[in-house]
Amino acid sequence: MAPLSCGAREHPRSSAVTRSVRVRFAPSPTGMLHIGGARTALFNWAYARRHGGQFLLRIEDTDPERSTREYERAILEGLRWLGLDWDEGPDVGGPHGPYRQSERFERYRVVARELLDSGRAYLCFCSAERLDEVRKGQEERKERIAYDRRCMALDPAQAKARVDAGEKAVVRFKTPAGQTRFLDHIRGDVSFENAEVDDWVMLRSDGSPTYNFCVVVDDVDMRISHVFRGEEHLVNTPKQVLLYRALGFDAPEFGHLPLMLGSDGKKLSKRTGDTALQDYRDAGYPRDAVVNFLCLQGWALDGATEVFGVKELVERFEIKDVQKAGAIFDLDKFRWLAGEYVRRMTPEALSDACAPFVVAANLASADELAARRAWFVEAVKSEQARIHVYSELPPRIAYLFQPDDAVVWADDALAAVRKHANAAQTVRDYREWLAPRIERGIDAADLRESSKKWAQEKGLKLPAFFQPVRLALCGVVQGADMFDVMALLGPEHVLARLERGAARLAS
RNA sequence: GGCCCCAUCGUCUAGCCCGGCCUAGGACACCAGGUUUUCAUCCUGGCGACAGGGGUUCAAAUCCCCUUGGGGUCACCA
Repeated sequence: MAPLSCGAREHPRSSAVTRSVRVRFAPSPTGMLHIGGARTALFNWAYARRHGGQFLLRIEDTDPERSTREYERAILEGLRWLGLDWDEGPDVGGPHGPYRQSERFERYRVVARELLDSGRAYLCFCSAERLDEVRKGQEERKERIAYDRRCMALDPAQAKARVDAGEKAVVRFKTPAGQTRFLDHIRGDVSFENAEVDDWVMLRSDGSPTYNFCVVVDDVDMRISHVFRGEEHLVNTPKQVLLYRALGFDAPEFGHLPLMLGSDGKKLSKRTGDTALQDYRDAGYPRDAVVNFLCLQGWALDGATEVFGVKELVERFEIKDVQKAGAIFDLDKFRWLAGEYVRRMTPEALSDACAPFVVAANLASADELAARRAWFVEAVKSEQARIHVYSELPPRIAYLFQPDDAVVWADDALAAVRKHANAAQTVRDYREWLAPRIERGIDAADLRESSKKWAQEKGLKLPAFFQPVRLALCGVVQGADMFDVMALLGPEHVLARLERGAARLAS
């Protein structure tokens, strides 16, 4: 049988899609959904939606030690949060299930038996100790590190008898001679010498299957047409292609996505930043900003448009347009993009999104915020231009929730105010002037004009007026429009804070 | 170290596959200026890259080769 794509020279095109598109995302539930995994899922999903195909979810939980249902739930929840939906999966079922590898072990055993019977695989009785020795020797001699095939020479019938008698053995794939090449939709023609491919383990001595084996069996059973995954899997591909061939199937088409890298240029790890999607969700990155940013890691809509959504992604996504080189995760740009989304939201929507963060910061209860919704929306509006992620809001509006006699003054703010002569007197005078004017409520626009005029008539430079007053009201000297702040605070609190502030400045 | 992949501003990228329109475009960051009571937003401008070397060609960021650099991977993990 000829290698699937041998001789094909040109870069694969979208027109190469001849069979129905079925792609999958196959996470291992051994941790939270990784941000890179989220992008892999997003691109697979986009490809399916773009080509009218199916997107399926498969749980790779062959390692019982590390896999948990908790993580599985969290991963599904993360994908849903991103707005991805799947046509087949462990929760929704489908015609090619089960979609959890732990529920497919019998299937793997059957396939392994077939491979053993057809001579494409063999039993290996080598102990872990011997394997270590072999490896060590190869390392010392600077040889290629691989199984030395000692058990390949065993008579299959005798080997089977030993296993039947209870002896432990693994099943190894018998890598044929030759060369394996495949067409990668992102990288083009990729080839490996089979001599470089190890006789890898398909079934462990306890009968459980390994990753490369399950993936192929499942992808065949689930009629997967395209496999788009991270570049770290590129070296697994020849093993898998060879297995497809041994099984008598055509391999699917591949596409290896560039890695998402940390600031150190290495594969994103916990060392270099938050790697779990959940971390960004917890920090209050808008959902659509996360999706948008993930798109930008390795792909571009048109080279000019930075802010766009899934609609544009699905309309324009081409796997061949994905960048080959790894992308360093740029938190600055991510934050900027999040800010773009925050700014485009309606104040009402932003308030709803921020409310849980305000509650979590213990500024107010959810009920309190709901009861004063109009007010809260105004408070959020006052900071909308200043925040990038939801969690940045609470500290910025904390002053609104503090008691009038316990407004926290920032050190640098106090220092700035101290530079103005008679700051305490200014606050006192302003309070006196202000009191009768806000008895019936605060009109921010009106007050803005009249207060500036008052300051000018008093011969005060504007900062000498604004900074002390703002310090008394908010505890800082920069931030939202001061008259909007006063409207938010209300006459009583404004007057109380000005009085306290003047006294505190005088002492 | 073996094998595989990759290489455009500090970063994300457009252009590359199908050489000329590229005195290489956009965005983030940074710097400067404007707007603002301040901060932020917003607006204007600036800085800044085809890793190096050979080919091929009338012409190369674009095609080929080498070097260098970076990454991935070398499990009875996935």
